[in-house]
Amino acid sequence: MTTPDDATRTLADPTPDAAADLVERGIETGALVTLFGRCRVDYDGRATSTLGSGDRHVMLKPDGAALVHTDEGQQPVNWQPPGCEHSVRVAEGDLVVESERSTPEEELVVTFESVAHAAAFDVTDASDLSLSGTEADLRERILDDPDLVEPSFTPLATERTTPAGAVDIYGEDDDGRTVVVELKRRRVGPDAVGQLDRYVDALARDLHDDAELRGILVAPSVTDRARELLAQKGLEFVSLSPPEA
Amino acid sequence: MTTPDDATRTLADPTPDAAADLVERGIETGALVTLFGRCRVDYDGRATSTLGSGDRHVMLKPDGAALVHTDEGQQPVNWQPPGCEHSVRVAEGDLVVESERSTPEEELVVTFESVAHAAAFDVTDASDLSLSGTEADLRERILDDPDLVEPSFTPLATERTTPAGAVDIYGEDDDGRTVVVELKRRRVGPDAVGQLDRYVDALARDLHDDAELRGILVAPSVTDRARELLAQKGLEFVSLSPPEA
DNA sequence: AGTTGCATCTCGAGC
DNA sequence: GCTCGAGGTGCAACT
Repeated sequence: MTTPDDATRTLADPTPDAAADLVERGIETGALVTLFGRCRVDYDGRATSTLGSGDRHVMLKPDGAALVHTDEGQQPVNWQPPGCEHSVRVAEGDLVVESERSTPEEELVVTFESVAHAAAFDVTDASDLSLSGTEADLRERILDDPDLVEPSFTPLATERTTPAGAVDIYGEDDDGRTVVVELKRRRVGPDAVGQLDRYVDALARDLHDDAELRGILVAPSVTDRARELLAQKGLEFVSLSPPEA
Repeated sequence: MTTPDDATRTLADPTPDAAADLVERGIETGALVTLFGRCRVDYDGRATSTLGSGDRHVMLKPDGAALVHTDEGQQPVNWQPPGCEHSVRVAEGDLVVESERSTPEEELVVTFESVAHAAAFDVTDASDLSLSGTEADLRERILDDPDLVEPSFTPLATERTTPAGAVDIYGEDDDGRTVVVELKRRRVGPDAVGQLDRYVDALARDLHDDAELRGILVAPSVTDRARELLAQKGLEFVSLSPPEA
């Protein structure tokens, strides 16, 4: 049985040894561990980074993820992805937290000069996020009412594979011409045009049917440059957004 | 003057009112505020999401960022970017934390059934991250020793603008032919080929000099599909990684 | 404020 | 495990 005191363990201004004990136990018991204090951070792996002394918030997740947050930005200043092994030790009087993995080999080391706060939380979370307004929702909107692309458009397949990748919607128009539709949930730039162009090009080679092939980019809007590229490549644009709800 | 007690304020199993006071004061004083407890999360803005009851860690940063973390994943399950206005209130006995912004209009609401922990940390962090192994480092490596691309390659400009965007390195080869170099710090797929192709294409139109134009993708490696696309487009590949240090 | 492309992108799906 | 593309991508640089 878990009482509130068991579920959450916290320490204010702990000694390095006391903090290490809490973190160690937290890692072992699958808790979500947080630390706040003055620290340095070193990372080596896909890239290499160093960060001098400053106050940061460190989170160690039971799935192996590690996050180091400063007072600014949505993104952690340093991190380690899920699947890592966390460990903690005291070295030369400093609390040292490490998180490492292989494939690729990479390691994160946080060295605390001082720890202002340490906590371990037992987490129970069975809920899944329900998200709407995605590209998948836009696809459903079109499959429900293909005329939104153009009158008499007929979807034949989704995620149809081509030598260049999977086409969002593959179908044909009123005149029986093959249509490749690329969907984007938001305003698009040149990259999306390049993507559609790759698919159309690949399918043209596959079908030996270049003249009868159309490519349509469906998105809320396009940038100027994207519009120019569409024109250059002979591709089309239809303005459509994901459903509100 | 700031004592350790001033710098860090924490509450265990606080009442909603006590937690609200701490959060309110933390927001006002520019502290980094964290909460842990059972909550629901609702977001509406660029998309829409709901998340049922579960134990999560919430961080409110003084720059206006908000993060909601579950026990899994490197990414927050919900968030709000920097620049938002945080607010807190007690409604029907629940602690409710809100974070909102305009342009685009979006709002995050976290409703706590129970709060296990609340904390406010005063943050001092003057250090900047030093990162190496980036695309910029790869570019420097080539500018230092252009022969790494090919013997007698001569860089003429970086970030040269074309109608399709900026070229990483623009130069010429031994025979005076124009060379467009696209850099990637890691293994690349079809998207990078499309990008290089766009630049070469745009520059060809600009220079009216199609035959003498070469495109070289410089990266550690390429996927099979990317290699096929390179061949189709008449583009080249040179294997090179960012420097180790 | 809008555009463009990088990122230790992360994440999920498919293979 | 790798590949590929979406993402409420975030983020900086530039216009």
